[in-house]
Amino acid sequence: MPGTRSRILNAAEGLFADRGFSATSVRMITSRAKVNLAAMHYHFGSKDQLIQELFALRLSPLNRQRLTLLDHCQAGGGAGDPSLEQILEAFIRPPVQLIRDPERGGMRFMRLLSRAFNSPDGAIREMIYGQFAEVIERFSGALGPRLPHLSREEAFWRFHFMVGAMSHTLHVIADWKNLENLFLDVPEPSQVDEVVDRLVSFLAAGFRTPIPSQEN
Amino acid sequence: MPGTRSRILNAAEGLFADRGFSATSVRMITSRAKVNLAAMHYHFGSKDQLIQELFALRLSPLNRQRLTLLDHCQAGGGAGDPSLEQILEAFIRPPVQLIRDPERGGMRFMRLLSRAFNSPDGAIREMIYGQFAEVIERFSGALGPRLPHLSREEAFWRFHFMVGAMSHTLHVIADWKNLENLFLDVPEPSQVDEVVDRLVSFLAAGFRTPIPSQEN
DNA sequence: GTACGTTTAAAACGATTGTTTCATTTGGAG
DNA sequence: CTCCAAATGAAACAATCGTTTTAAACGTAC
Repeated sequence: MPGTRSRILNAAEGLFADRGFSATSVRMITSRAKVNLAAMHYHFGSKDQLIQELFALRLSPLNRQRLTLLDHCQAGGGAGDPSLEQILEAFIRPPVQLIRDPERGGMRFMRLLSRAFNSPDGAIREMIYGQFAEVIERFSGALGPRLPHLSREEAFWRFHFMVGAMSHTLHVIADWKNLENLFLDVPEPSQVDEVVDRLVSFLAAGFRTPIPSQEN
Repeated sequence: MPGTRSRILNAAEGLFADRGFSATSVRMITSRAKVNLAAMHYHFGSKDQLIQELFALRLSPLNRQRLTLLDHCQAGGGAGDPSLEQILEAFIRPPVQLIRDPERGGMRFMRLLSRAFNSPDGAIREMIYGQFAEVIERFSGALGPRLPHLSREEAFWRFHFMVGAMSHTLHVIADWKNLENLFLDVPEPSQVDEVVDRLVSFLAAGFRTPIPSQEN
């Protein structure tokens, strides 16, 4: 039986992922963790600080992995700069691997993350974006030289197209069970690595296509 | 001064968009609408039914417009089937137009919609997906013949890539003000129609690219 | 054994939640 | 005028919320 602290974190992660932040009460958390109500405030001070600590714990390894991968493919090979596909993969592969690793939260944390991204609570969103700031900067910088045919505006928007496609795809993978109840004709779950390949080549083609002519 | 009913709907839309569903109390709504607390239950019965009615009111014109556009470009021209770009535009243009029409909720409703999509409340998500069921079916059907080079699985994933890129883009446009506080170097707001063109050509290129070779 | 950080148990805090009730008032249609 | 639906005002409902408090127990290190 793990310590009280980690039992609280674990129970909170599951409940937040399933029911959202404001719909999850401290009493639900401590009850699922089989822990006294006061123990939560003893260890974390407040519900908000619990949330903060939860994300810092999970998010920082993920983004460190992305940056390491980017370092590798930038310094690596020696055969010139990394390809567009390599950069995209360094961005997309880590969260997909995380999704398969229950030790780091797995699909549960990914559902929680996409919940935090769309949280009404401004403080939560700011904290999340703060955790991603360095990654965004580094990858924008790496993407730039690979997209000389794009204006700054066009690059900005295509970057967001990528973020949207990726985060929604992660959401679909992590929320597969709920999806099956809502759509007919859902194919069997693919190997998640296959999905990365599909997504990378889809996005690379999008990034490479010339700017649409303004015919208005 | 509009009637009590619509004042409640209007106040609720704004508060839900800003603060989410569970963080918005009935008292906040009736107070902003300058309406008695009891009036809300008198007209809508409960908070949940208020939410339902709000979405049905806003969502059904949007999806009707998408289907009409698809009808037009399918029956139209006479010059064979509609192009991939025409189909994508029929899907993407209506919500972008809605975003500019304050009469139909504008950016406020779009923020609310993206909140509902990621709502922890399963009932809300089911209701939303129900409103989109017909659109999803029609557009999948129209897209199929345009993508003969794709397997059913590949088409399924690329459809989700599109949905993700689009919904995230709408979110970015509708939530621009909050975005400016979080990122540096945000370009001036583009004309939203330009963004549609950018998105359509990005996605079309992605859809057309051949299936990635499985080199594992 | 003493001391200290951890954990429990139980109760209470004030505040807010969605909802209901009831008496009253308003305002236009027959 | 009469009637009836719409709307108001105010109060109360039971429930739940995050948080705090106080007391007692536990386990381990010195």
